[in-house]
Amino acid sequence: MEPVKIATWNVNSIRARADRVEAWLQRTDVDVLAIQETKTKDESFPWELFEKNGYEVAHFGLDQWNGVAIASRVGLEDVERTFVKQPPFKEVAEARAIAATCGGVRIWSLYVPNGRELGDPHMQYKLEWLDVLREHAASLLDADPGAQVALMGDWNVAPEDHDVWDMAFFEGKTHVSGPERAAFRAFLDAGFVDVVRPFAPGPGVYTYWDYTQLRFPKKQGMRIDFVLASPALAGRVTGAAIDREERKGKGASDHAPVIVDLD
DNA sequence: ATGCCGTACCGTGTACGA
Repeated sequence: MEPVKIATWNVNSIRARADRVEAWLQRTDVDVLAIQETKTKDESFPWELFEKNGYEVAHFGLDQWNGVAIASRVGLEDVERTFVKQPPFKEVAEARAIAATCGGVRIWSLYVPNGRELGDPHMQYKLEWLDVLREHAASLLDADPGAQVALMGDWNVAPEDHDVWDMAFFEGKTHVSGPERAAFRAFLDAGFVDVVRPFAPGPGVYTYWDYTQLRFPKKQGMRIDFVLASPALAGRVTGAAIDREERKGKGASDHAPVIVDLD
């Protein structure tokens, strides 16, 4: 197979970020981009932005919250909105997961629930959401151990202590709790591989920096955006990078894009 | 310089983010 470059990026509004997303696509030349937090419904999604740059795009957005998409110039087939048995929040299956087969790879663009506070109902929702997603992901490998699957997006979990700038700051907060980390680790136990960390090891390597408190220039961030690859896909990875340059300047998303190169 | 919060919404405030 020919080399393919795939990426994931929480853009924090596709409309507010349209110019930066277009410039980034042209600069990086990625083949597939999984997008999170488009913050729009289909009617206001900037379809032409992708089409004029040679990408097909599938979007799943219900309102101004959440919203996920996949843009591809290596095919976009069998689009799936929500995963099997995806748990609802307040009786709504939110726009947090979309899948498509691009160049033979089953791409999932994922925006894991935030959790809000330990003890908040949103936290239980987050854990259940991750648990059911893992069941679905594991079932794909059961059905075909050679399946090429990429679970990519904003996981809203910092799996290791050095994935946050100061563990003391996060004491009692979400993203670093035992249950969240266990829910993330279950994907690794199921055979999925964090294919970025070996190419971008910590400490001090992050994908997200809060807009407030000068977190970015102070290098106070979190690693919460991941590409988890099935074994067959992990075997094709030749490189990976977190594009922290994209976090600089006016009009940046609070998340940096994460790029993976496939052989 | 990487620079002092941002996004969407019938909205001059509120919800949400992590």
